[in-house]
Amino acid sequence: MAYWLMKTEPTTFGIDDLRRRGREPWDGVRNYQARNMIRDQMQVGDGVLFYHSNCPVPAIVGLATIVSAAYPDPTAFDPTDPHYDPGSVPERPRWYVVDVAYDRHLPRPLPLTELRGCPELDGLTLLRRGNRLSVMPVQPEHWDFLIGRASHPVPPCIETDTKA
DNA sequence: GCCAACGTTGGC
DNA sequence: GCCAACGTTGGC
Repeated sequence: MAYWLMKTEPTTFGIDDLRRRGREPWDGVRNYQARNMIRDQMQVGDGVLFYHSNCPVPAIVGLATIVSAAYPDPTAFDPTDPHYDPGSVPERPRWYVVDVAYDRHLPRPLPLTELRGCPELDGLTLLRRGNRLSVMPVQPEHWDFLIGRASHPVPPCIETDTKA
């Protein structure tokens, strides 16, 4: 049982789209590091933090669950698909997907700016400078902390606390 | 729209 | 196998 964070642009496919559809293949990933995590490490039942990027308030907005083992990404085989890759053939697939199911929205979104102020999240890949992976691992302690924090309607202000 | 960071490509 | 050029990501 592991935890992950997945990035998505809400204008393309956001948490509300996932809720509407219930379940969705996480396709179009074209990065080898991300591919390796999808293909080699993700397991049914793993937890997913759903993150909105490239939008007015980048934030972790909800939870999802991995509901399939990895299988070849069908969009890589489709010449009409924007993610088509002629180098990936069914006999020797290059790219993989897992299916992801909607779990729930967080009680409140956790904006990136807020997360940067939390020393408890030291080491979280999302907060590392220049990180561009669309899929990344999350440590269980970070998962627990994030879920706990999202249940506080008014976040404790780290900077004020330390100054006070 | 700017720009830093990173991955990929391709010449050598 | 090195590395400069280029493209993409994504916060701001």
